[in-house]
Amino acid sequence: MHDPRVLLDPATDAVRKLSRRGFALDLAYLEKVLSGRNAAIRRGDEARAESKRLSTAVKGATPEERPALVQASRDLKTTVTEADEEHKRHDAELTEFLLGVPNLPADELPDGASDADAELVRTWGEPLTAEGARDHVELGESVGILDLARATKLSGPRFAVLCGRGPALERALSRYFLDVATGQHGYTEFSVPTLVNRETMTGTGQLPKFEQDLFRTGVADRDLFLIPTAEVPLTNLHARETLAAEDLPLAYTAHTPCFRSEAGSYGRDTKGLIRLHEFSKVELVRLVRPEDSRAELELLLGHAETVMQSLGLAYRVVKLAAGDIGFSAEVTYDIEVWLPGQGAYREIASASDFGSFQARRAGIRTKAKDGTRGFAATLNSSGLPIGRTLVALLEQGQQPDGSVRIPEVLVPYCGFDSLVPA
RNA sequence: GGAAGCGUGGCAGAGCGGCCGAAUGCACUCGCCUUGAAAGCGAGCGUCACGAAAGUGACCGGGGGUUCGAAUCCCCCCGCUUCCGCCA
Repeated sequence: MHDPRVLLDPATDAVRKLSRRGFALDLAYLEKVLSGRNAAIRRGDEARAESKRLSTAVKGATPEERPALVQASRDLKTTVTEADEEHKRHDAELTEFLLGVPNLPADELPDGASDADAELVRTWGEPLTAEGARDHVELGESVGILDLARATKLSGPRFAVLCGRGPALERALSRYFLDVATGQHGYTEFSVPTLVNRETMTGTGQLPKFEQDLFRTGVADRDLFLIPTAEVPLTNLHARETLAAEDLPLAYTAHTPCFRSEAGSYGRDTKGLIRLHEFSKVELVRLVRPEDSRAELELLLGHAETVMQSLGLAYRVVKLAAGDIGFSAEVTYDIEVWLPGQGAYREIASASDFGSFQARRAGIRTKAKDGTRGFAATLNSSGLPIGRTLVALLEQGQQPDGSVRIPEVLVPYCGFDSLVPA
């Protein structure tokens, strides 16, 4: 959520910035609601101040003057009530409006609205495709770790069952990712709820605009949502708290299931592990000082890249176009892993700088030693998703003999160094 | 699910319907003292909103109500604690 004054400040250039992501900001409406709200606050405060003075006067009043004072005070109450109601009404309008305004894309982002407009940052490893390379579905079934037909029986499309050495590999990946995050990169691990309330979803920006992307439960008159990523509970851990500025940055990680409705992606990635309603992921979240956020994003991206490199996975990093970044983001890098089976780079991780956009919504404040107050900045990145990493391991690790080589770093975790056809 | 009790500032803990944004202690900040530290002494020390500022207003779990006036009285809700039941 934005500070309305900042949006209205011509120096912010909000209208132009938001137009780059296709959002038309109605500054006149914002101005009208904000000034209406502020005027109502003033009227209410002034009437209340007068009413307080009268109340004090009632005490020392003689019996003769008392009724007049009481009556005057009663009359003022109407003014107060009316002003308060107007204040409330405008406040609700203002909040509703602001909650729907996306974050301002950074100027450094390329123009455009699709992944084709992203800017190539760097490439790591060789995008090799052997003759007759197979995709992960074929490979996964061939080496006996994937059973998509039974998953469909259990839950319908966009679910997966892992079997054979698959579950052990999955477990190895999540443990490895967490060990790197906590051991090498200084993240603190949490175990968090995967069912969260509306307020929490609003804090990170999933609500109110993107309810159709979420799985919702309405059991026993509760109103809870399944998290689409651990970003939601991790970032909101400090919602409505004030953090000591000198304690920042905070670096958090968690391995959780993630649930996405994938509304609007009919027909895309319909087979395999690429796009599921339920998958699991290790997520990295950083709460930092706003002035550090851009540098922190590079650091965070580096953490995700380190894991990719240690697995020996060829990938490239792209900076998303202004019209392609998420609602809450200012800058987003995608890490795209090379998939020989598709002959294409596909998104495996996404690292974003949200500036103070989420912190304002969630009320994550900071206080410096000298008493200066402000909002934190938040960032997150996958670190990494289990399913898509498995896809990449299968496709990049496939051997001419039909087996799949497991990266060395994982062997101590899973206990085998290859998958062989059943 | 049943019963009882409790929700006040970072913590602890006072608070006759007006003099309470709120005593006191601890913690914290600055200073004095000290070779240094502790102790001691002095001063300061909540958040938010409106306002250029002076200042004004709001906030004692949340929301309503009574009253000229509510932390204090009434109602509803939420949370927590303890006991019982149930359960992983």
